[in-house]
Amino acid sequence: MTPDEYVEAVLELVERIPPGQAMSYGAVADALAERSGRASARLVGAIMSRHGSGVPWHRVVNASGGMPPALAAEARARWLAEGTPLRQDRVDMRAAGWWPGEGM
DNA sequence: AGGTTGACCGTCA
DNA sequence: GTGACGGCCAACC
Repeated sequence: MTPDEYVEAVLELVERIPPGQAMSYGAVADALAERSGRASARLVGAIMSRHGSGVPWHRVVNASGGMPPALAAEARARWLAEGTPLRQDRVDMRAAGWWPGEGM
């Protein structure tokens, strides 16, 4: 799998996350590891930073259920808009956590 | 070629 | 709950 294909795979997966649910960067990396052979949360973060503008990036959060300060306000507004389970301005991953294969 | 940086994560204190 | 550390891997000096 080439780097470009990996980017595509990440964006595809993010687009499949249902509204009101979320995955962590690590979960995305983990889910793709099966067919990409590599897993790096940091790499997924870098990809989202560079190519994430066209996908529902607010459905990908860090392991704590939050986002860096620069994006926290925008992300919170979107979570509220689609009814994502929150807990103190962080996504409640216990309730909102999603994995490819569910809901299909 | 080597050093830093970053939308990250698990572990240990 | 917080903070330090090491591992991670591509992008960018």
